[in-house]
Amino acid sequence: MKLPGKTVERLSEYRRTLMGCLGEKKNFIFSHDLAARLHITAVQVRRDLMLIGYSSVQRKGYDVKELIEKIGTVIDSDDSMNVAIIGIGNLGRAVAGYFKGKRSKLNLVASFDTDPQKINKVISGVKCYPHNDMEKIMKDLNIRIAIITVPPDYAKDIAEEAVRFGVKGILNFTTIPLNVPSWVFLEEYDMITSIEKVAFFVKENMI
Amino acid sequence: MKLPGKTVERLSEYRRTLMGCLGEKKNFIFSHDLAARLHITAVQVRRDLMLIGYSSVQRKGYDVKELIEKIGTVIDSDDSMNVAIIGIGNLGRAVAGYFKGKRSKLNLVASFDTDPQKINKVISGVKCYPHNDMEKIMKDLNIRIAIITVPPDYAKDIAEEAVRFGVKGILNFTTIPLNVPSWVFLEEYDMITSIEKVAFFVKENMI
DNA sequence: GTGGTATTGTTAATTAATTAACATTGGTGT
DNA sequence: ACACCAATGTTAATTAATTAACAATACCAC
Ligand SMILES: NC(=O)c1ccc[n+]([C@@H]2O[C@H](COP(=O)([O-])OP(=O)(O)OC[C@H]3O[C@@H](n4cnc5c(N)ncnc54)[C@H](O)[C@@H]3O)[C@@H](O)[C@H]2O)c1
Ligand SMILES: NC(=O)c1ccc[n+]([C@@H]2O[C@H](COP(=O)([O-])OP(=O)(O)OC[C@H]3O[C@@H](n4cnc5c(N)ncnc54)[C@H](O)[C@@H]3O)[C@@H](O)[C@H]2O)c1
Repeated sequence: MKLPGKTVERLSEYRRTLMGCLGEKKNFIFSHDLAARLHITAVQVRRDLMLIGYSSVQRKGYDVKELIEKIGTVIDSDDSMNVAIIGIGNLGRAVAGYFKGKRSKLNLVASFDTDPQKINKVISGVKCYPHNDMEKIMKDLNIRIAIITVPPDYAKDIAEEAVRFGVKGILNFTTIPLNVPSWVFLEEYDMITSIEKVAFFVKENMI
Repeated sequence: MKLPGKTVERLSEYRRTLMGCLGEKKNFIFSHDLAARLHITAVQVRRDLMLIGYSSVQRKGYDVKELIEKIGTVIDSDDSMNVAIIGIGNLGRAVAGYFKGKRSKLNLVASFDTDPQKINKVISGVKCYPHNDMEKIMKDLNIRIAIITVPPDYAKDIAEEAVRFGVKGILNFTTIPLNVPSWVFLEEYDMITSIEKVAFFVKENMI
């Protein structure tokens, strides 16, 4: 199914919000309620759901459980997809921590590092392999997604290796942008940008 | 100066890229070169720079040092702005680590936590204060920006406190969206969204 | 010097994303 | 039963963001 990236992002957010609803025993939710929780408009929610072809039980709002499943059929892969974190430092551990105990189609199956203190240990719930074994492990475990959290200087090489070893998607948290072949999906996020953006608008608001 | 958020983000990225150029003794750069490093188009670069009123020395490209300064006058505050991290766990430490040793208008001056193991220690280069002292410290140190990295359940309360204690901008890394008064600038980032987005496009590319 | 060229700044056009508008629907209260 | 209402799905309009187009400019080679 062809969807704008922005819509995919929101679908992911909808699902997480909906899971929260289940927790609070809320089994139906209106578009404007879901929208308010995410600081967006109800129209946007309805439009996104239209795109994935979901229809509600009229007048009762969306069936939370059903919608969670529907979103799953759209954004999740059919069978599970294996993920690795490269560089299990502070950021890497934070990301790993998120996966711990979660059941989803995304499985964090390995991390890689060069630090002898870390390799061959289980860190934040995932085994850390030596960087030297990346080729073997990535191929053996059929890793499709790499999350890169090594120091910036190593990022370029790591990304090239990951691609060479079969990775099809990269999430780069490093401060330097990467180049990958067109068949590899690359998403980059640099927190510094966010911090500076906040600072800018705080400054502007104060003037 | 009124600028679109997207442009502000890119300006921050331009500056970081330009600093990298200085490192490699590159004192002039063409729009298309800068663009290529960030996976965007040259037109976009030129357009952004037009918005901030920067002009190059024709035919030689942009003067790197000069442009860095120009961007600074636009996006930085005149005097420095104080920042705190709330919740100095894995993610909090990762963010703190970034500030360490950096000289900029943004000063990380405090972190807060509830964990007795952490409070009153210096962690990742910043002193950790007990959560109970937040009011006093935030007011004393004139903290304007809070980066929230506490466990999700606490995020709402923490944000309310931060606002009450004078914070004007919040960067929320928690999985749950926050609500803040209109005069507080809120930026939210949820890595799970990015991960799921990558997974989606990897799946689509494989079909 | 002059012609050719690469690069810029800027306006106009295009494309993407969001929002508004509204007919439709099924439940609710009387 | 029937009128009303609240909420949806969808098309159309609006707004935001990006890209294309191109005249202007300064350098370089000759
Ligand atoms: N780790 C990820 O990849 C990831 C992804 C998305 C969101 N997040 C979110 O980021 C946040 C932090 O993640 P983490 O991995 O660093 O968790 P963590 O448990 O390592 O750190 C949380 C820290 O907050 C402190 N804390 C708890 N209550 C507090 C309070 N009331 N005031 C001040 N400090 C308090 C804890 O003592 C701890 O040090 C969580 O909300 C998590 O959901 C993390
Ligand atoms: N901390 C932040 O807020 C922040 C912000 C923006 C970007 N980043 C980027 O995130 C990355 C990680 O940050 P961090 O704070 O977790 O750093 P960190 O130093 O804590 O972790 C880096 C880890 O990578 C490992 N490593 C080094 N070389 C490696 C290699 N060749 N192969 C595998 N592993 C290797 C190190 O042993 C270490 O465990 C850095 O690139 C940093 O610039 C961080």
